[in-house]
Amino acid sequence: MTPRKVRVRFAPSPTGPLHIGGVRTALYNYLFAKKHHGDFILRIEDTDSQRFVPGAEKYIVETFEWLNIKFDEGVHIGGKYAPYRQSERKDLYKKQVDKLIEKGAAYYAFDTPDELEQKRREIANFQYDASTRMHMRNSLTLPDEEVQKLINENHYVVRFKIDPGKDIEVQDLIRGEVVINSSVLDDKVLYKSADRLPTYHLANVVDDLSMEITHVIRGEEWLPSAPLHVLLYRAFEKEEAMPRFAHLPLLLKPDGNGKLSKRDGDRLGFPVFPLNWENSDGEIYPGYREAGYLPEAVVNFLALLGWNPGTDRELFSMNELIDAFSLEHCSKSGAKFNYEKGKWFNHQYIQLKGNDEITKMFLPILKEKGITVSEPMVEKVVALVKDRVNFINELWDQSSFFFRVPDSYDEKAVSKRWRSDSSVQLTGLSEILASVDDFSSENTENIVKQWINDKGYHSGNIMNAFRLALVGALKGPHLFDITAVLGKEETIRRIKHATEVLK
RNA sequence: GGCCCAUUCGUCUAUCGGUUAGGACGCAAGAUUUUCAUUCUUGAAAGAGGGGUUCGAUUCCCCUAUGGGCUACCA
Repeated sequence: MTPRKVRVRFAPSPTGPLHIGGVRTALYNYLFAKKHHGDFILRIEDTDSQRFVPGAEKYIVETFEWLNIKFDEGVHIGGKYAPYRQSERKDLYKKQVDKLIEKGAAYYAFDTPDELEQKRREIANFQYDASTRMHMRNSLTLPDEEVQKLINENHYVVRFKIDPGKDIEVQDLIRGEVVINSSVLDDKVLYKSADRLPTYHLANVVDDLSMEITHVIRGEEWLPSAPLHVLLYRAFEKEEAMPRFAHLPLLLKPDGNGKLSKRDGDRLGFPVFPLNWENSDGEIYPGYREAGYLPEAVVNFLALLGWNPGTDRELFSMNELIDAFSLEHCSKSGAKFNYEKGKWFNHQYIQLKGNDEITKMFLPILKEKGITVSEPMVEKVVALVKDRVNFINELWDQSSFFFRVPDSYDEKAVSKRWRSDSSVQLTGLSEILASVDDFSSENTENIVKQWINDKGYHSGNIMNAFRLALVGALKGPHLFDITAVLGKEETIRRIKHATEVLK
C-alpha cells in the first residue's frame, strides 16, 4: 500500500476573531503539511448558526494572508473537494447520518432541551447513555407510529448509540496511546433539531473522510472527544481511512490559571488576536499586525510556543521552520504565553529587515503625524534608530526630534545639564559649525572636538547641552549622526532656539 | 463530582538511565557609549513530594499533590 499524500486541514468556526492559539494550530498544520509535501486546507465549520459572526471568515482569510501561511485548498480559493464551508455540505451530512440510523448505530431522540435540563437537575451526573437511554423519549423506547409522527414534525435530534464497557484506544502522535472506556462517553448528538445542522463531531468526521484528510492536528481540548471520533470512523466502517491524531498543548494565561482568553489582552496589555477586530458594539480588540508586529516574528514566536527544534537555535524563517518541524518535538504540556519573548522576536526581525523596508512601514506613521519628508531622509533616520525599537510604531518616539524642533526640553535634564555658561558656549559652537563645509558625522565631530579642546571646555558639558538643544532630552543616537541628518542650517537653528528658550 | 492530559530555572524549553542539568526571554552587575538605548561579558535562577525498578534516576513504574482540558441540540 502506497502511503497517502499528506493532507491536513485547519477548520475554524466563524464565531469571532481568530484567537492567537488558533493561529498557532494552523501554523503547525501548515508546517507539517509542507514538511511532508502535502496539502493544507482551510475548511470553515459554520455549523453553529447561533454563534455565527459575519466577517469572521474574512478575518480568518486575511490573517493567513498577512502571516504568509498559504492554503492549497479552501473556502477562499476552492479546490477539488469543494465546497469547503460546512453549511454548504448539509446534504452530505444528512446522507451519512441516515446511514448510521439505518445500521442502528444512531437513533432519533425527542427529548426537549427543557426535559434534558430537568433530568440533569434531578440526577447527579446525568448522562444520556446506555444506562439512561431506555428511560428517555427516543426511537428506541417509543412505538413506531409515534416515532414516525415526531420525525415528521421535525423535532428530533440524532444521537450516536455508544456501546458501553469497551476500552477505546486513541493513538496520538504527541501523547502516545490514550485509552478511554466507552462507558464514560455519552450518546452525543450528531444532528441538531434547532438548525437542522450536524454537530462538530459528525461534520468533522464526515468531512475529514470525504476530503481524505490524513492527519488531524488540533488543540488539546479535543482529546476527550477523540474516542468518540474513533467510534464514528468505525461506525462508518472507515477505520482504515481514519486520520492520525495529534493533540497540541494549549496556550495558557501568562499569569494565574486557565487558557489564554479574549479578556487577557485588555487585562495584561497585549494582543491575543492576529489582526484588529471590531465587534458589533464597536469595541476594538487589538491585533498583532496593528500593534506593529512583523508577520515573520509572530510566526517564529508562535512556532516556538509548544515546539522546539531540539537545538539552541531560535530564529527561523518560514522555510527553515518547515524544514525543522516535527510532531515529535512538540511538547505535551500547556505553554504560558510569554509576551516579553514576543517583543524580543519582533526586535530581532526588525534588525534583520533592510532599512528600506522599515522605512516603507514607517512612512505611513509619519504621514499620520503630519510629517512630510523625503524617503531618503527617513531611511537615514531609520538606520540610526532601528536597533532601539521593538515595534515599528516605537520608531516615532525614538526619532520625532529628527522631524521637528523639540517643543519642550526635559526639565530634569535641563536642571542637571544646562549650565549658566551653556548659552554662551553653544553660541560659540554654532559659529564654528557655520564654518564647517563637510557636515558629515565624522568631520563635524573632529572639528567640534578640536574646538572644545582649543577652548579648554569640559567635553561633557558641551555635548550634553548640545544634545539637549537638538533632541530636547538626554537620549538618542550618536550626536554627530544626528547633526549630519539634520544638516548645518537646522542644527544651528536649534542651538539658537535653545539658547533663547533656556537662556 | 466524573473522565482524560500534563508537571525541569519566574517564563519558553534541551536532556531520550551516568551531564559541573544546556540555551533563550526577563532580571542583576560590569564593559562600551559625552546621553538614552543597542551590543558584549558575567551572575543569580530548576528536576513538585513520596515510594519503587536499577550499580545508578530529571529520565522508567506507582501513589499523592498541583496545573490544565472535557463533561451542550458550542466548536
